[in-house]
Amino acid sequence: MSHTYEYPRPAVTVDCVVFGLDDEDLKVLLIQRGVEPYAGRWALPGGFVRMEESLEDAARRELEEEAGLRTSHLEQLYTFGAPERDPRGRVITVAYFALVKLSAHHLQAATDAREAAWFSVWDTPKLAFDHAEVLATALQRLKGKVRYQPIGFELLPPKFTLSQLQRLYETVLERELDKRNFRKKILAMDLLEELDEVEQDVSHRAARLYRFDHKKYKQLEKAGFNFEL
Amino acid sequence: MSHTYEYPRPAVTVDCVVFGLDDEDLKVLLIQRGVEPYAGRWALPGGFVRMEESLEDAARRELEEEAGLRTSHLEQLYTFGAPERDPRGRVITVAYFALVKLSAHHLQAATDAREAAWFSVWDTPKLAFDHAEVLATALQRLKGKVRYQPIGFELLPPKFTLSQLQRLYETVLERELDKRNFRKKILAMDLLEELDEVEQDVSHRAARLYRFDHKKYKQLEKAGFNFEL
DNA sequence: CGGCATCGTGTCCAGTGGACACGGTGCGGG
DNA sequence: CCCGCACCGTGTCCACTGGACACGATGCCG
Repeated sequence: MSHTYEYPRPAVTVDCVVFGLDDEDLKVLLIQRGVEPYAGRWALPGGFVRMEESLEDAARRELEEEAGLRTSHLEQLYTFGAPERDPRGRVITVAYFALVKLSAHHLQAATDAREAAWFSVWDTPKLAFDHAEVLATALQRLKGKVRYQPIGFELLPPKFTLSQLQRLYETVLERELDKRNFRKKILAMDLLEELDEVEQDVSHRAARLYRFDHKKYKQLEKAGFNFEL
Repeated sequence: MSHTYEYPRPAVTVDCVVFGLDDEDLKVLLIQRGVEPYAGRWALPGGFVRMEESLEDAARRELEEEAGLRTSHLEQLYTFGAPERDPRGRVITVAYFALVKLSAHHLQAATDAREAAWFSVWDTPKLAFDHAEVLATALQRLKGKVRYQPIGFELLPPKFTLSQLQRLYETVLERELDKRNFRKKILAMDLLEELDEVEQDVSHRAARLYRFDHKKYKQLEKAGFNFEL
């Protein structure tokens, strides 16, 4: 079945930059392409937008199909539409930006047999299309956003230690933070619930676990509170 | 001539939210639609993306065609793609956000005879499509961005008084600022060139004129300086 | 020459951000 | 059993910044 239009139309895709946090490293999810163009190259997961689904739905569907994962945090990043960005013709891609708790996701085999894997964001293979640019844009956004919105928690397990949280910020922001100042500030916000539990299976003194209180944050947000690292 | 594709494709448009600053009021540029759907309704200037032009080029072209204006500041805002946002079928629009010096632009008659006019952003007529949502998104972006990037100057004439600048911020941010603190802060950044001129044709003591020093800002920016109101 | 509208300027205080070090605890190895 | 190691958890001080706050100067107009 074919479709005919009076004027030529670009194809529209969505691509997703999915970040996850491994012990001490920020990862991005990539898919190995099976077909031309760029067969064999790694690329961001994505695909064509269907006529009846919203852009965000398309992004979620592609993530589910290509990597079997669901994410709580998904937001639109930027739309890339340079005329020559895809050798097959005019393809405009709406890029999305997602955060997942890496610990909770064992990557499923992609349904279409393409391989999916996590790579350190600081050391990715050469990417297909303009995906390196998309990734760079996403990293920049993450770096900017993490400081004034509490989205970092989406990368951690539900229960975490303050050291884990601090390492997260240090990794994303690419600079070291002072432990005492960091704790003072984050605890002063009163957004963390102190649990009566400590981490397990560590060969040294175990740290206390905390949980991010989403409800309290929503309340404070309404009251004009601004999260700021 | 017609164009045929194996799978259906959405149409892709760009729409522009153009802000200008009138004495004491923030304005947005609207175009009155001449044809269905929404004939007679006001809408954001925009149109279909051509196959050989980038998204940003399309936005600039539409602004030139529909309102005869050029802008220095143009940035991508957000992409709207809800399946039912256009009654003609699936249309995805990439929204752009522009700032112009209102004083320098007398609106040209639009080439296609549609009427163009400036409206107060706080009091627009009912808009076509989901353009009210697009406008709201743009306003939010402007409000957020004006505080940490020196884009407000794009709305003012090249030479301006500190009171004009302060009124700009008060208008955009919708709150009053203290004159002394405002001056202290903005002058401390050392981004304004103090001119040996004062405003003309005022019936009271004339204020000194200043000019924004783009070059100095670029330099400071490279050195890690952050503009912040 | 007086009135009016706006210009232009400085101080003080409270709160915040950032620098900075050490004793405590729990595990593991010898 | 004891020691060492690695990490946990905590408080002070100071410099700077943001925000509150008022009045004399200037220039036009009537």
